[in-house]
Amino acid sequence: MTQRLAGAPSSARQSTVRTANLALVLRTVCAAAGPLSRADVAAVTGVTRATAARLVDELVAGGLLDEVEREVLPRRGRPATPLVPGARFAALGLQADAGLLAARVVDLRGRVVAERVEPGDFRGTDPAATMAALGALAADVLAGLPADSCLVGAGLALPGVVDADAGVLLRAPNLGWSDLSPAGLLAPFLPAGQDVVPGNEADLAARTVAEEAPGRAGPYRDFVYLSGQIGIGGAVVLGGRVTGSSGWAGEVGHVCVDPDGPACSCGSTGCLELYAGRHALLRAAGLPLDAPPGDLVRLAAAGDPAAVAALDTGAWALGVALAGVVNVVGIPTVVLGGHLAELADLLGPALEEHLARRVLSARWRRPRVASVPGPPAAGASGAALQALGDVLADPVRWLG
Amino acid sequence: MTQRLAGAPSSARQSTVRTANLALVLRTVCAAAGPLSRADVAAVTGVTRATAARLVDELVAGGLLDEVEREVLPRRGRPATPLVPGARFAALGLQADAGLLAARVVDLRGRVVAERVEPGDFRGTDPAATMAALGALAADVLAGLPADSCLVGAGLALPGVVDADAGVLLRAPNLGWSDLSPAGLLAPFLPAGQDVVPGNEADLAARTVAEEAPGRAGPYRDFVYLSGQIGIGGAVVLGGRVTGSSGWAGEVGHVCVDPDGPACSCGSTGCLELYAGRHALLRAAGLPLDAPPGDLVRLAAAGDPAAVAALDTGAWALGVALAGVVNVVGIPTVVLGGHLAELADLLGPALEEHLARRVLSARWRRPRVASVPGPPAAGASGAALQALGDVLADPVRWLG
DNA sequence: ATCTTTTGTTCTGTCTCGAAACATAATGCA
DNA sequence: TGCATTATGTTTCGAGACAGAACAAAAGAT
Repeated sequence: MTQRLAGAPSSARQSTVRTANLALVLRTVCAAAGPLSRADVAAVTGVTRATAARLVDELVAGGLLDEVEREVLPRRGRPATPLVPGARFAALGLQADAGLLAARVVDLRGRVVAERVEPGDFRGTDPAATMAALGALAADVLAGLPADSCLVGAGLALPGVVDADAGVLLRAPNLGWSDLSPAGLLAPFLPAGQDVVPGNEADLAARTVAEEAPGRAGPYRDFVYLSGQIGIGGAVVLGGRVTGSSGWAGEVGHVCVDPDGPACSCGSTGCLELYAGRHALLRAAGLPLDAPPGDLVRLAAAGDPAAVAALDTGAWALGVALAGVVNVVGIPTVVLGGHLAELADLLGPALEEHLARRVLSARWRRPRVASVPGPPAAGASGAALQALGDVLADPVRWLG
Repeated sequence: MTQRLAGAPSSARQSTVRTANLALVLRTVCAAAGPLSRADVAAVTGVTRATAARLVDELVAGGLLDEVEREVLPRRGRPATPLVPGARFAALGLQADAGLLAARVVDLRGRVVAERVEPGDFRGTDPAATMAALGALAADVLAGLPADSCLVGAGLALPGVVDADAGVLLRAPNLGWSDLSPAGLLAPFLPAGQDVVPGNEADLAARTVAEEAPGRAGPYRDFVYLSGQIGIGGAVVLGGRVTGSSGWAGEVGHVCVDPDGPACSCGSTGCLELYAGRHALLRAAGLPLDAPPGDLVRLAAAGDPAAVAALDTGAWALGVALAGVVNVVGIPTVVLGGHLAELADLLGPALEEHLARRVLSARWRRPRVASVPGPPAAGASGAALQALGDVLADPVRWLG
């Protein structure tokens, strides 16, 4: 007979109303720039003050909201009780990259509670050993947390193709890792039963641009993000949400820029990374491969011909690849992150011109290139934001 | 002070529960392959039979569901009352393309109630005159509808960049039209006050693949769609929903395949359309530009060297462009529509090999190429489906 | 000292669903 | 024919959640 489908949307009941409104109130407080009162919450969400107060009380009791001391703000009327997201709830974000390991704890207010970032060269390292090193960092930042903290989740940003549902890193070219399940390797260093959700580094870094704190919108909501690490990862963000087939997407670095170009280690030819990847740019500019991006900026600013040519080629390649992306997804805003952000002043104008020429809709919506410096290891922050997003999506789970 | 935001999600109340459950019941019946009883609805949605009956009664009273005669199905127990989507509700889908005009009325059951498709060559025609001709077709199909029909909306599929929110066609290269507001030109032929929502032809055609009837899932739910008309349009479908910046996306035909390639009328160089567009294929095969696609198939099957070479080049170009798309959005299924569907048997295998070589995640999820023949003027069906989707999303609007 | 203003709380009424009992209409079998 | 069985559909009652309005509280303004 007809059966209840697993993925089918379930029916609404009275408790659904409460669940939805609790989430709405929590998101509202998180989205606000400053503290809100119960009356503010009522005004913003549209519920009555009575209902807002009930919902807020429940969230305060569960620690998801905190009542803070009121500023001395001389105004008529009964003074309001300021509400902010609960500081007890925090998430662990990890990142393993070719150039660094990072562990960072972010709380529901978006503050970095603790972090450790260790530079290094992890290309071709033994995954188990490197995960153990990362686990040690994680244990270290977790040890420093207050006793009443509640760790809501943990995520791991990885520079490669990830099957997020299965929790497997399929392939990270620049680390040289394949078919790896990081959760098991990290488990000994984490609280018992704590799962670690892997995700693509670019997807997670893009999240930090779309969301400057849990539930609070960032400067851009619709954009194509480019994450310049050693490779080039990408993400498409629509309405503040990273779209794509979770973890399988975003390999902008391997979009073909010139089918007659040189062979890439991925098996294809003329990939974007071969023109605009960190190593490609440094090599073309005649710099050592471990030079910091600032060196390239200085050389180009000084008019060094090789450096200028390297950036010209990079902008051209980015233009060809991104024009394709913009033509397909229709989002005219490109945000550069990672080392590309540091080159944005030099790359941006030329890149915008290439895009204007190659994007069909450019006459009506001229493509723009922006840059967001971002913290080192933005992927770690994004992984924490992702876990905290689960709390915002369903706060009831955390009230019991 | 803090204000109620326009786009903010509003709070839930009791009526929200009813609204959501009415929509759920309607979608459930629409999604089912055959008629459902009230008890079936209860079982599938998870509400009790009492609630299901209440909701169904309301939808039946409003005409959104129809109770039909029961088949003679010998079973124990009280016989069920079969429910199907209401036949009264229908939407108008229009399409204007370089090669045809089409008007089609589709009802909530997904049946084509009436249609007229007129082939012709509309390249470079006067938009007002062509819209008038299309309006006449629309008036014709609408005139034949039953008196109790309720027209829930109208859409227009156009082969170009559309600003759906503003209702404007910005640019349709193959029609030679720019900056056109079709709603005003069509208004004289339609019921007073009937709006016409324009949309990108490929987006709407893709919808017919994702949704074989209003609310009923089609054979694929996550795929990259290619619509081969004279140009090549595309759409990315994720979870059954067309993603992208409504109407601005999907210009796969102008993804760059070879930056050193010939100049395209769009201002870029080496666009996919110059290798795999209908005219490009026919020209390369030595056929006249108005030859039906079948001619190319026959020539190639007969081993004609020019035809074989044309298809090889086309498959190669599609491979380069689609590999980029798949690398970025991570969806390994490509569905060919339009004239490309007719060439699928010849293009598919080579295209799959190109994709396997150029897609980074191919080792784990090998890209597949499928084809869906689809009706002529699939965009018209998609436009109607889009309007009917509004009914499914908020049936309460149609109950009053 | 009292009025005004804003915030937060309490109380009642309404809406919708769940649960369970009940009614209905068919088949199966004696 | 008549009764048990079975599945569908309906009625009734109770519970949960919010809206609306009145009320209480805590400040500044006059």
